[in-house]
Amino acid sequence: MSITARLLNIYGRLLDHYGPQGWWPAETPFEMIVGAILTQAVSWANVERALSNLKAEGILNPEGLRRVSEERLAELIRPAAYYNVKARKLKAFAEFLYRRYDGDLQRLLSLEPLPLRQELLSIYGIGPETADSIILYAAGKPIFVVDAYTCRIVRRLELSVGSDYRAAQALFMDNLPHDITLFQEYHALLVRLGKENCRREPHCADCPLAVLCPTTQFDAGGGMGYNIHKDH
DNA sequence: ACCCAGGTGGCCC
DNA sequence: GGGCCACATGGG
Repeated sequence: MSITARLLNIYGRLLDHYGPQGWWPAETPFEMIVGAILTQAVSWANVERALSNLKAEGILNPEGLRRVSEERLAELIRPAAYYNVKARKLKAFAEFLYRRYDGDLQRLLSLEPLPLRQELLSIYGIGPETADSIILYAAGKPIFVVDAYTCRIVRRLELSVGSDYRAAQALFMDNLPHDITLFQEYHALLVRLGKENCRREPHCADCPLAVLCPTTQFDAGGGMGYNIHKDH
């Protein structure tokens, strides 16, 4: 079975099991970007409170973020954790947007994927995953987003030699059609899989990928099934 | 009282 | 260029 067929097989199983996820949950590209920064290493439920606070304050837009003080911003996003560094990150993005694009988000997002990625990575607080998320979900351009779940799944299913960010991204992008909806749904489904299965007991009782895990029979611990997300 | 969330930047070697 | 660490709230 080719890599492409395996990746599509996995996608089909996840889609059948969970259904379309409809990511990213945001009303505007700007809200998507703010949410992407706020959700770094934090559960989405916490991010929603912070976003709600920003909306209520009327500053969930480039001009609002530019004008609010970093201290006030930190208070508003407190539920999203790491609020001091994240306030700095949000201010850094807003300042970047005005300094380089006159506050025009669409102009930034209209860059080609690679130049856009370079621009985003130059901003304080935007690393590979956040940059790729913005490209895929805010700019709507085909780049594959990799997160911790994705790396673990690639590793557990032995889908490629390496399982770091670059290897995982290359795996999907070199072996799948560059289709926006496919990439958007695939990443969302991998996250959904991770959320549902990562630490629940019993491991993988209903994991839609259990049958694909090559090392199931070697799993020590007495036959409670196998969790592809659990590292040894 | 733990453990961990849809990471990133700063150090250190 | 990889391996730690700080950052910090809320839910299980």
